[in-house]
Amino acid sequence: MARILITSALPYINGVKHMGNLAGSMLPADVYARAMRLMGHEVLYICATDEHGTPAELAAQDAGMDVAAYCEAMHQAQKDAGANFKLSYDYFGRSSAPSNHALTQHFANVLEEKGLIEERTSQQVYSNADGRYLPDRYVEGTCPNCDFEKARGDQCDNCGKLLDPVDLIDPYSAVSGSKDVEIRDTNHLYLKQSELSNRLRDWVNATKGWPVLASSIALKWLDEGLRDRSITRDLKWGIPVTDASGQPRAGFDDKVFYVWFDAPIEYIAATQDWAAETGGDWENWWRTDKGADDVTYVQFMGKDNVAFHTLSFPTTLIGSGEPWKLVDQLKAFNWVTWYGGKFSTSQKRGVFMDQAIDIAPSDCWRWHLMANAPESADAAFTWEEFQSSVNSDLANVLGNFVNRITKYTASKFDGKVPETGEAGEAEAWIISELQTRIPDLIRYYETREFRKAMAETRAIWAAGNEYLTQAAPWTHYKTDVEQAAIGVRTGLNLAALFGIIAQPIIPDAADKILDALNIPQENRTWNFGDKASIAGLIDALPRGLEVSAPDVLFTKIETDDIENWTSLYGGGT
RNA sequence: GGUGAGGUAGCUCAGCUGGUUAGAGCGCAGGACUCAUAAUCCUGAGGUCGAGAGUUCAAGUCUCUCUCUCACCA
Repeated sequence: MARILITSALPYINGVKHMGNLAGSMLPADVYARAMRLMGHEVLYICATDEHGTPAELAAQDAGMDVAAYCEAMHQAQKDAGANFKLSYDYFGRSSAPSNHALTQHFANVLEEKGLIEERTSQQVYSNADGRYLPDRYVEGTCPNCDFEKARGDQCDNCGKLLDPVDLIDPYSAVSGSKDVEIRDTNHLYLKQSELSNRLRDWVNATKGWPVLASSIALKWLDEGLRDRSITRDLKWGIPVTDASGQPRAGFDDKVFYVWFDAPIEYIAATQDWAAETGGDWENWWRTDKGADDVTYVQFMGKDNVAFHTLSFPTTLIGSGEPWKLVDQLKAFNWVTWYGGKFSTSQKRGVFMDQAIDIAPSDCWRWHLMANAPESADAAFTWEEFQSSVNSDLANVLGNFVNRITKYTASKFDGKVPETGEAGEAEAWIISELQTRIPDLIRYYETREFRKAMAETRAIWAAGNEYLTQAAPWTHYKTDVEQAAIGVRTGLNLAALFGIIAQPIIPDAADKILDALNIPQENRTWNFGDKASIAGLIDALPRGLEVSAPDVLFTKIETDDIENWTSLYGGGT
């Protein structure tokens, strides 16, 4: 049994996340974590809210709240949203936690000792009206290249040229619109990533199993040459910059670490908090000198985060010279798109986790988003596709299978697993199906090919329906009850199996199925074994076991529902 | 602008290091069945694999050019 550390990219604090965020990191990480646990692996799944940075301060300001109180409230809201979607975090932390302050400061100090940090002076735009320094993209003005009047400080949306905010003509604050801005010299700490370039390249080249999306992005950055990166910002809300003695660093009173420096460190700090809360040992997950050398570390993230996870964070870890666990496997996702555009938190476009849970049960979303995961390219979300996933895959193929076999058992076999009947051709056929499909399913989970895993899951469910057609117990019942009995017994065993394989994706429905069939918890794991033991799956239930028909597992989505949602949340024409 | 990813049946997507009649699900058409949430099962019709050129005995699969979409550029 392996030890698997799983992290999903930290959701930013400025609001409940939309379904694209869910589909691109948290949900697949959860599905993977659940599958690995079922296979008997020791899993630790860590996530947290990413709470620092200017957008957090501005969001709090918009909400009329103190930033700390705002983050507290939004952390709870995101924690609740995750719970509603059955995300099985072992720990859901906060990047603003004391543990992360201490660890981030530790890394900065160690990196400085190693000569990888230096103080440099740069020019930043300061807004007198807002009383704050403005990050590049919060400064707007006229593009010096094309005269476009609403160019952002980082890039002109009109001509696409990369800009430096100090070059904008007639700059103004995008926060308040005020033109009362000035350029000030300010000191910041820079992480000398360029010095680690070769070590990073060797490491990336040595990795195996990364999706092309991940390795190509990492190598692209290395090929272009890593630039040294400032890791501090002129902000109040964040992790204070300290010196080696733990005192505020001279000249950095009003500065904090850059959110992208402290956020990934929170993966470790959250594990420390998990350990403190549960009595677990965080070091044997993160320190290769303390037992983490046999850990497989798997990260999940959207494609925008790849560079940070493959280069920036490893720079912090490798540069420290300390024996930290580095990522082994990394799963990067493209975007789920919303009727041609992107989901947008700031523009409130799309469906958000708190709304989605009122629209349909979490299982429906989990299935649809994983069956259509944006693995190889951006994936479009449409209400029609959602309806098709729920109605066809869940209600018709799985839900109806469980319903038809359990109802029939109740009406003709006294609600018990039949005790008689000999296996024949139809049983041999379903066994051969399972003997090829179950190992395939396991392999897809192990390689994190989610669409294929979902397709295989569905194919196994569909094979159950085909089996029932072949076995046709309702036909045999008229002339040969024994022959009907084998079909029913096999069908009930298949229903149990379908619930067992459904657990990582649709945990609620899976539990309903397994509860109705009186499957004890310890028999719900994925110890499928070899071909011989897979053959035994169709006769695993104790004969004579009482079973019941679960309530309707999935309610179908009607066309009226779609029209209603379209008018409420947009989308469509 | 630079870089990366993608453009395969009406829709959403598989197609590994080039090699028999290009696959799946949904949708559609026909049939079967009646245990079941009018569910299920079978069969079938649908594709000049973005465009053009090249390499090769052979290209969706390699090379070049063009074109469209998306993303990243800290």
